Amino acid sequence: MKKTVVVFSLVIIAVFILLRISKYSYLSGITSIEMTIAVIAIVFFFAGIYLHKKSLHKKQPNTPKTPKVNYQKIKELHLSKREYEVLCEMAKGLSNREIADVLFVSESTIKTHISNIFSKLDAKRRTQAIQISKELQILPF
Amino acid sequence: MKKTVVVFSLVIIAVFILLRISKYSYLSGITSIEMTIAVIAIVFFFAGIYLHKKSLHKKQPNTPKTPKVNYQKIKELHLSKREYEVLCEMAKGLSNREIADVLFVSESTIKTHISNIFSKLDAKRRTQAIQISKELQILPF
DNA sequence: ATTTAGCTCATACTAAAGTACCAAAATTTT
DNA sequence: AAAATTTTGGTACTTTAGTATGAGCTAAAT
Repeated sequence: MKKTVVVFSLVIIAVFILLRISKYSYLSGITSIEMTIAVIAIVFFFAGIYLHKKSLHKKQPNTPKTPKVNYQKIKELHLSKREYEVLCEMAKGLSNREIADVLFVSESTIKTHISNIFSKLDAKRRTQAIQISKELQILPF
Repeated sequence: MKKTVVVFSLVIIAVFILLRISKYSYLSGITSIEMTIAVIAIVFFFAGIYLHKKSLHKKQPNTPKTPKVNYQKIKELHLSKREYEVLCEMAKGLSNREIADVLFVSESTIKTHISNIFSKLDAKRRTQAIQISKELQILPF
């Protein structure tokens, strides 16, 4: 924020200086107007680049990692809403008992869901299912 | 590359048009020179922003994902070389039997390694160990 | 030379995961 | 309303994972 103010101040000062140069050169001759305009154009061109660069340096740390979930893939795999929930909890490292507790269902239900997930993801183990999900960009982390 | 050429062409055309306007306004009055300069400044300012934005959109896909391994953390956790190998294979989704095969040791050895890994990572399950390793940025993927 | 740390492997056991098959509600779609 | 899908849950079983303990071997550090 402070740097932006400084840059804007410098730009404004540059404008005044260039306006003075333009008036001065206007008195000395007509042909120097094009030169003045060119100088102003170049200065503001790089000012635009500089300011945009600065604004990006501030936005990048705000969004360090934004993993996007490929919802299309989830549909293609015919993963139901509940199955996807179970998959996410599984990927967090929870056991069947823990998943059952956070989703308020029995452990048997979780086992059924996970078996279905495995067949749909073509996985044999939960660790493999997690790896496959990662590659398919299905998980939100 | 093609878009950059187009943009530069448009900018050059804009320069000629503005130079003509400046000459025209120069004939009509002295005060309009400041206006002309202001317009040129604004145009080139945004041109700079636009071009910089475009150049960034080309640089971003060059560096899609570069997961860096935090070797310092591995040392801090006192994970041995072999234990780290086992951890990586585990994170790939392999079973104990499969890890034993790729590392040419017995399944008992893998079980021992994994038990040690769990105590060092403070994990109770392999899925949890994978999640913790991910957060600690220990895994190379 | 002795200790230390790391790698190996085994046995015996418990716990958890996973499979197979079934079936009843609940929900959504047609 | 009927059909299809999803969600739920159970039993019985097999397999894999994980724990505990002990022990031999090697290489590096003290």
